[in-house]
Amino acid sequence: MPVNKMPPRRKRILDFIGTFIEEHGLPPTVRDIQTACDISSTSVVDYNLRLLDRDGYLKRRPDTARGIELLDESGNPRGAVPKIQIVGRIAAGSPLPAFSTEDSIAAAEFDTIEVSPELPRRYGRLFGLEVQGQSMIDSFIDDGDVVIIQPAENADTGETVVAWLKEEEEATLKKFYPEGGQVRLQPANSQMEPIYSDADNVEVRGRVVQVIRKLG
Amino acid sequence: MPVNKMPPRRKRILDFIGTFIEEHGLPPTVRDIQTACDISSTSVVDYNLRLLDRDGYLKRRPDTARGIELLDESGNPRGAVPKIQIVGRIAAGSPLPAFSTEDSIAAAEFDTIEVSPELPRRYGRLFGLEVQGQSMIDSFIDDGDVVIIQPAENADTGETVVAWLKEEEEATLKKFYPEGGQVRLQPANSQMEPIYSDADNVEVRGRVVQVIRKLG
DNA sequence: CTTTTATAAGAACAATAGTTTTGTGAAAGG
DNA sequence: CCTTTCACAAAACTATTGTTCTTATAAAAG
Repeated sequence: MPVNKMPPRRKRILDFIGTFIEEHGLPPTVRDIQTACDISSTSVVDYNLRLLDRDGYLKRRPDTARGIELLDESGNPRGAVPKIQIVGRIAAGSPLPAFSTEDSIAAAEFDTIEVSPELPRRYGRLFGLEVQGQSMIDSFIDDGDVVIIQPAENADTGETVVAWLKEEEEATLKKFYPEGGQVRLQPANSQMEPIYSDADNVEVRGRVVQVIRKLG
Repeated sequence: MPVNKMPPRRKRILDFIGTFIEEHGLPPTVRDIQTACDISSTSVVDYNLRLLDRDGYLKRRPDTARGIELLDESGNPRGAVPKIQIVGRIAAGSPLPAFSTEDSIAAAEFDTIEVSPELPRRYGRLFGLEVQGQSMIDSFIDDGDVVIIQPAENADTGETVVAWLKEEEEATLKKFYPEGGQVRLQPANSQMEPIYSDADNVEVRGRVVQVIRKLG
């Protein structure tokens, strides 16, 4: 249960550990922290580290030199290369995998794509979809492109979303504009016409955060 | 001077260090290496580490617990988040910055983009270009997209490249097909027509490795 | 034939670095 | 007012871990 307000000294320690790891490529010792944060005793460092550990900000390996590992918001080791699961393919007319059964997603085997560490840091949990066919041409998305998506049930006006059209049984990537009882789905390509649909007919599945096209 | 042929044991040590860091988030001790690589004595590990250090595969921090840092081919610390410089914008009709003066590129200030660590690992030195305007529509590339490029003066058939058309004074992203004295530049969009140009008129500036579109 | 390289074993040493113990003052709760 | 908890402090203690030394063997290089 990470508390919202952290004592300044604890915050300083936490920040220092992050900086140190980035600068030196390995975690600091208790004494490194001590001198850097102007702390009089190693026991104080230990005390604060124990609390940071308890609150899920880091993990300590007992009796291990430099055995400090920073964790991210979801409790996963930080600095590890984020691999995002490509949970399926998206194409007009083919339904998306059910997001509801997230356990089954964790269990199954999926292709993964490496992304910049910045992404999970900013958006939290993400997943990927591979675009199949030319159905997303109107949004400048080609066959084989991977779309990185943050799960969401609703979106702000103008955001690019994965929308599921119930009646048409069609998934699509479009900009989202609610207009009263209707929804306008606007392609990225300005030369293409938007789709208008009943609000009840449109289900937002997630926000599109990034599109990646691998070449070479 | 990294030698091409490395004794199997040394290779094993080097591999183990990499694996260990990835799994544990901190470098191994001499004794970790010893047991993992079936080595009889810590002195043998030390001996090999000294040679690996000498040959530029890693850096050792003397008298420091787990003071091992792996280096990449160019001698830079590995595991750091790769930030790729966006050295300019690309648009039909606007010339690219001169690649020849690479020193000036290093000196100047540029926007950067974080990419997956996998990329520099696979392709080496890279740079980015931001696409301006709708000039690359025919290759499914939108205004604002960032194109990650590996510098190159020539390309294999079918690769997507940054091509500079001398006469037209135009940069473009197309698939590269040399056809005798001519070059066919094929857009990704199959509905668009290719460009044919004299081989002398086409300069390859680099291979396109990835296209990134940021949204949200 | 000598030197260099790579390996091996074992031990001991010394520096580094995690942990514990004891104690103090301030704030909070009853 | 008493007790508990929190945050800090000093010092001592122990475990980890890098380093060094010695003695060998064998293959390759010169």
